[in-house]
Amino acid sequence: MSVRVRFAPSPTGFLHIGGARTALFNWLYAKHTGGTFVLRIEDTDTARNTQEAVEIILSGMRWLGLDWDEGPTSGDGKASSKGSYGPYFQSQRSDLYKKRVRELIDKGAAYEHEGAIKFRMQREPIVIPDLVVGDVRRELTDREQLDPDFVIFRSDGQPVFHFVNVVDDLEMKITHVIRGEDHLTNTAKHLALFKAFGVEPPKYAHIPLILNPDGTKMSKRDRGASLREYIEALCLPEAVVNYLFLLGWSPKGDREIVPLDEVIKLFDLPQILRHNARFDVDKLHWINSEYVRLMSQERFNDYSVRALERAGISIRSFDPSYVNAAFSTGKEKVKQFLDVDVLRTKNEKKHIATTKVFSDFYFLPQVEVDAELSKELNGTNKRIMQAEREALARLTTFNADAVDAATKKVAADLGVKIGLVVHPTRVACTGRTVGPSLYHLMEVLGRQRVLERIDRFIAQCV
RNA sequence: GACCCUAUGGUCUAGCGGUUAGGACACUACCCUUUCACGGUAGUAGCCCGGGUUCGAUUCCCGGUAGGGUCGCCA
Repeated sequence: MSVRVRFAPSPTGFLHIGGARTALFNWLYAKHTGGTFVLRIEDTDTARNTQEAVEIILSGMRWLGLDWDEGPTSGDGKASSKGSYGPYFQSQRSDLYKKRVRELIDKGAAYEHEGAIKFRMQREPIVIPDLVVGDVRRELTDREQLDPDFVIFRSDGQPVFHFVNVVDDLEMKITHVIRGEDHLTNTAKHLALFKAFGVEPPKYAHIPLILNPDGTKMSKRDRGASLREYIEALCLPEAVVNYLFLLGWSPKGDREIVPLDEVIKLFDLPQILRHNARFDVDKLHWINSEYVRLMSQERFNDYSVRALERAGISIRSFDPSYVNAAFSTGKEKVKQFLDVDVLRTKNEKKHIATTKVFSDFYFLPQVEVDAELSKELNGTNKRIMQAEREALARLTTFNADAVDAATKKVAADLGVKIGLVVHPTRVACTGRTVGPSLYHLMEVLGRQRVLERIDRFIAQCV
């Protein structure tokens, strides 16, 4: 029988990073086995359901590149969906649930209690066979000893999660349930439900959770808990995917950056780790930078433009070849496109290499030299910078090699270390002490801009 | 309170009775470079604790501890 897996999120208005990984693992398993990946919207809690909330899930999945074989095609429940086991919105399956609860009542497996319908849960321990954890023998908790039965239909006529989840997995012929470990102990209820329906349950694989860097549970309010934050931070989706599959699973062989098609071949359920993992933004930076280096210059430019626009810098008035040359000088160095809160490292002193740092000065009419920086770079710099300026002005060809040679000659003629020329020149041109290769950056800026900026710098020197 | 899962450097992990416990991120030096980054070299740092089993435990078993999860007319 062919594998059918599903991702069944509740439309709460955001997609949890852990949920994204659950979706990814389901998707990987479907691809690995040549099975079917179903997307089902668990929107029984009608109070907080909106089309927008569903749309957030769908767009997040698309951003990650996790296509589904069956499920909704838009957040609009009335729009068409793909697959023959629909509808894929639980809010549209109420007739089915009513029929199924009737079945249980008729069998004597469920009964009415204070307006609600309760399931007659077995009183003995249940063994939960799990593909990741192994067989788990679940004893009743003290509260369950008192009353093991649980509500499957609320008194307001709405079915509850445990019930709809099981009915849908059953009706949609799901063969493998891959979900967060937070559902592990509740699986006893689900198993009992399947048994009551007289149906063979699916196989279960409970995957570990993603924790905050400090090891606490990553809840909705925590920084970095929502996939949307990484999307808006202009992280590369392939980097996020790569980071995510490395959490709780390993391709072995001391490899970290692995193409997805290879991950699909290697991925399987039994090798999934059993312990929770903490989210480490530094590792994400590194993986992102690896993919930045792999991406095409064209796509890099596109991301860079978006990042600069976010900083209020427009490249619209610049020549495309200038823009391309400018961004090219940062391609190998940029780690992230934006320096935003969600990407901030624990190490406050350290800054991450962003597009802004490596390219904003190309598109600003002039750069502001930080007061602290000019304080450090005053005094003798004036004389050195005047010499550098004259040398640059004399060049017949203004390119990186020529600038390189000229600058070295200036240092030699003045009898100073090259750094004394280079540092202030960089600050004059970019306003910073870090950035792309100086000579290349100057070539791209062009003689006119360079001389203007040096003049302005000299004027500021005491 | 009860029940369940888990435990290799700061973090992610490889390991599956005998290893100098491997890799990556981060960190620290040094090299390269005009700086940052990249690259290269070196380094700091680990099997939670206590009992067993065994000739021998990071690896198997038990207990403890710690972390996480669950016990809802939330999902």
